[in-house]
Amino acid sequence: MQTEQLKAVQRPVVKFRRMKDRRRSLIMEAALKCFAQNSVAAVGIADIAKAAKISVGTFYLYFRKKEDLLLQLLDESARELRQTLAEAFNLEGQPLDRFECAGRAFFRKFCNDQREMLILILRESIGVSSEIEEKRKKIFQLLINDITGAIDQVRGAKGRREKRHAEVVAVSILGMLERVAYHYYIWQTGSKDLRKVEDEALAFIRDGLGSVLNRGN
Amino acid sequence: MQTEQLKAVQRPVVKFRRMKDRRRSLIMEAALKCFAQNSVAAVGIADIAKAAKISVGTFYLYFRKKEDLLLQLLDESARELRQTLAEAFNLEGQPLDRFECAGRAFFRKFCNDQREMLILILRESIGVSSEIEEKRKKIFQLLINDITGAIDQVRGAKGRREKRHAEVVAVSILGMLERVAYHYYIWQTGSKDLRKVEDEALAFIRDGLGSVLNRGN
Amino acid sequence: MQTEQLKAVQRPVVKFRRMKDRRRSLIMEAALKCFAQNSVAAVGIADIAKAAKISVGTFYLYFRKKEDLLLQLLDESARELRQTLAEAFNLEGQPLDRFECAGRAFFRKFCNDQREMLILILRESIGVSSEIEEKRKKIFQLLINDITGAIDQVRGAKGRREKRHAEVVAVSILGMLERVAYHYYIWQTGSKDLRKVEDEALAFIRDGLGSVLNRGN
Amino acid sequence: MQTEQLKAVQRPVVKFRRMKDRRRSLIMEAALKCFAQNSVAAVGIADIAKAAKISVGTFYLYFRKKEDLLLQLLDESARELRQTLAEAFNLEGQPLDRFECAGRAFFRKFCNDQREMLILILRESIGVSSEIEEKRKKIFQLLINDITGAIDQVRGAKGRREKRHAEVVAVSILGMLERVAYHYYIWQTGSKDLRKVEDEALAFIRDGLGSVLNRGN
DNA sequence: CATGAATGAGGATTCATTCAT
DNA sequence: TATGAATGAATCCTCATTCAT
Repeated sequence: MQTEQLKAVQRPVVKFRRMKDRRRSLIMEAALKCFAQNSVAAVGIADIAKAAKISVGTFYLYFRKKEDLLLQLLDESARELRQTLAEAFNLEGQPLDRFECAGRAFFRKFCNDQREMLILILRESIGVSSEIEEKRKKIFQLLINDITGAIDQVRGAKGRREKRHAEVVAVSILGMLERVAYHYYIWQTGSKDLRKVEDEALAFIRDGLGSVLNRGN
Repeated sequence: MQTEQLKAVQRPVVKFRRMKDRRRSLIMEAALKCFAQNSVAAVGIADIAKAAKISVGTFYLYFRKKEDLLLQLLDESARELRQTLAEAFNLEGQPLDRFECAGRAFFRKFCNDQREMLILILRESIGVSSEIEEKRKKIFQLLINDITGAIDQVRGAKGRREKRHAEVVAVSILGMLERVAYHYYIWQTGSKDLRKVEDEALAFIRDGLGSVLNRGN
Repeated sequence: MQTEQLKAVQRPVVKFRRMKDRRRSLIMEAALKCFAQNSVAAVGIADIAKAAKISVGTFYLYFRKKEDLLLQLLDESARELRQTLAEAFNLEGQPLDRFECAGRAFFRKFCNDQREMLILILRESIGVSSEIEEKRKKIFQLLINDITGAIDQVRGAKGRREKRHAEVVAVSILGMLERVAYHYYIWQTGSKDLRKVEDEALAFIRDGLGSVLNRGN
Repeated sequence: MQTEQLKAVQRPVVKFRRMKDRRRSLIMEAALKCFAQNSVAAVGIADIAKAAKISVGTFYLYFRKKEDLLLQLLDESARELRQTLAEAFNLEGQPLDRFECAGRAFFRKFCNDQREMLILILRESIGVSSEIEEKRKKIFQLLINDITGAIDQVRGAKGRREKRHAEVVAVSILGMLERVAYHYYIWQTGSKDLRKVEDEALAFIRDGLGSVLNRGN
């Protein structure tokens, strides 16, 4: 009986939390769409509110400032991206295949299914404010650490000796993926045969990486 | 004698042109500094005017809109960058050495001496307006064409058969250079030993490129 | 009971509408005063806002542009003027008396009670922009149509044969009323005995009109 | 010989005066055209200077302020208008014919040949500034005095007893002429048969005036 | 919690006027 | 006298944020 009462008291709180989180998510989704279509600067709070079917005032119940929203969107996008890459990389296989697998996941899963997040990370979060730029810095640092870690892990013990080495390679790979995504997925300049583009890009990485891994041995 | 008179008439005009161009250059320099320090959105016309030691009204004698200034700065930066790359690439040498040479020029000449232009192209010109984004698109297209052309030129006759191929490689190389520059020159994250970073990055490119060029044969 | 509930739901909306309209009217009133005192060009949004005891931003909640406000003020003034004339003309009486009655209403009701609207129509709405001039054109066309219609109505069947005829007379009458109003009510040049001025002006119109109406027979 | 020398000294001054006046006239002509086409507010000093083929600086050698130019243009236009009316009125003929003659001169000479002045007086000089409005007031006062004087002159001795009387009639006539000109010559609304419009308008005036003059007897 | 009207600081742009050459 | 580059005050309008209901 007590349990029942306890539940009766606790549940609303849980529900409330969930409601609040749920609504926050809805706002973020709406905002993400807006940002991907127009541009962070061009999208006003009123636009986001309209897209999320809430009022302007309500927006500020969930986010302190416009920047906060962007910050959280960036966090979420970064988490999503890292997870996509990690999941693909952690599948069984030869070292180089695992990198290729991660690259392929980036193109097929992230660039396609999370196109709006891609745009946010690569385009819309740039030049907004120094706070946002700081967040971008952290995100890229994380990504680079992830990739650096992956290289080191694959190279085995010897990797630890030349950490810098792996980091530059990681930065390079990230840059390649970025610009290929920007060029072919965001701008949609050039070839429409994205499958071939992927293959080429991943082959290029494989060549570079192959050298690095062999040098390690 | 007639020539003398002609000169006497022409000179003031020439002087005038030069004065006007000079002044325009000074404003652009000042603006470039402002944009690199703060952010295009955060820098007002008044800030630029103050930095250039002119009045707000004078700014509008040289540029119709704030956007015009940015457009011209982008053009100039793109020209500078392409020239730097072309000059280095056109020196004598083995194909792969010529690419390495261009890459090195990018880091040593452009990222160092034209740091502000680098920031403008890679960071500040993003998310400003659709017109600016269009210009960015064109600039990157030019850069990619340049690199694609260089690859094809080096690969010889066989290159023409697989044009797409070279383009994706070019996009990849550009992306690598970009992110390495952003990471180590703009953010100055990670190692301070830029010489080693350069070497690693260029080695990575060389490996990838080597494969591509050999495949061509 | 249901009706009660329905009311409870509807009322706020009605109240809201009224509030918004009320506020808009207050701004228009304040602006009309400003415009009549200074001049449309010399009155800034800040002046209007101050006069209406609102902030600049609030102004733009009710009017998209300064010109919109002017357009709406003109519409309202025109409506007021036409109504004043129509009401007076539609009273019982001999044809010529009805015209005189309308003229008298113009002077006594419109020029006195709506002095600011008079100034807006005759002075302040001129030379602002081509859009405003277009609106002025339409307003004067309406007034002339009204008067032309009144003449035709009074002349009976024969009037229809010579429509142009009546129009020129209508334009003339309107011009007379205008300049008399401008001279004696706006500039307040000349006699202060406005009663006599009215009598004279209306007698002049009556003479001209008498001729026209008789010609019709 | 002395006379010769004197001449030699004086002439340049005279020439200079004439040059200066001539140029001032050229500027005024150019400005008048600009004002009639666009609107006083929309025409900048730079536009006038370009139209007059001089520099901005030179403009200020001839006029202290933009307003001065407008003031002088108004003076000239008023002089031209009064002269046109006076000349026509002073021809031989029956009293009523002389008024008709003046009215006809207004339409045919002034509205046609001096269309730009007409626009300046009736449209462009309104709502510019209080100083300009003051000038307009004076001009209209002069015109009304002219017409009042004409009526009195024609009515003979008895006219003097009821001065106000004639003034209101004069104001009315002026108003008619104005609005007919605005409607048919400036806006070019309604009939294109300006001859008939003239006839109608002048007939209307004649009827009103006839009454007034007879009353005087 | 939800609303949306109100706020006002801030930014881009214009243009009459001045002044050094 | 003639020039036209330089000035900067003034104005319109936007939009992130607040707050009374």
